[in-house]
Amino acid sequence: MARTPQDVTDAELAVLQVLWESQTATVRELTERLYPEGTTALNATVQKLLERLEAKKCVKRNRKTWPHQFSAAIAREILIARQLQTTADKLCQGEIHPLLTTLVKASGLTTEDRKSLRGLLDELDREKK
Amino acid sequence: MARTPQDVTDAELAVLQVLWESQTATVRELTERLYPEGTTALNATVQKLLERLEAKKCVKRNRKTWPHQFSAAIAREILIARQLQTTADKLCQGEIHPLLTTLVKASGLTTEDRKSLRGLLDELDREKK
DNA sequence: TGAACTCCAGACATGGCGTCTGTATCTTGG
DNA sequence: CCAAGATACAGACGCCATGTCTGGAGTTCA
Repeated sequence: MARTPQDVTDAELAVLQVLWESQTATVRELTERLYPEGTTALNATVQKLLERLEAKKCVKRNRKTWPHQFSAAIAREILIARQLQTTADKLCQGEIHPLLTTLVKASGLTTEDRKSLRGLLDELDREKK
Repeated sequence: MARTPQDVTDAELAVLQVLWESQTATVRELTERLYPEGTTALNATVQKLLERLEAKKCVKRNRKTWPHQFSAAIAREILIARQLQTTADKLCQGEIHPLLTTLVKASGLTTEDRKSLRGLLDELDREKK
């Protein structure tokens, strides 16, 4: 039972979080944001994380500018969806439905939440007919 | 950015999967099921996994019988819920709603699925009023 | 009592992942 | 055009989670 590497690791995710709200940033900016007290060695760390994220197609790098500008290449929603699918694969043989029912039952949905969910369902009904 | 240990590990989960469908089993039975080709050394591996699962309160062990009988102490739904919460924490600051909308949108829900979901919502409405 | 099985404590090994070092490359002020 | 400072990049290191294994003690039954 070999261990399976993670999709996006914790440190990588932290970088992405900043990029999602900053649109674009340099290594220095990211480092200062993520490690306010850190030494300059952390710059290389962030650089490496960005490099790995780029390889995973999660960030885009603009090499025309100096220093390079980085931005997210994947939406938070996509990551969420991917993560949910992973959970489904591990726990429900890929079935999505059990996740839904679990979420609806277990989480304290407010009346508002339920209303908006219904709206979403109505929308789907209309689309797919 | 320290790495965070996992809730239930892949190998541990594999053990749980078997227990969920077998109700109860011995180490030997589990080993044969999980590693059909394996050597007897794997018995110790499974034993260790069970030991860790027991510490995490995910399996119960009956020490009165010989050999010990193991059974799941946590429902699959609970694990799903926990996993979903973890995802929410990492990607949505703990918010559940985004997960729901993502699931509803991204997954190919059939008309049937949508109907049963509505039923579930109705039920909740009645309960909580 | 002895053979066969099980339990258990501890050690080991692999590899993921966060971090760091050293060097090449680029940019800018003088 | 040169020196100085910043950035990029390749490679390596080290910790620890996790799957696996070893050795010996405990248990059952003929």
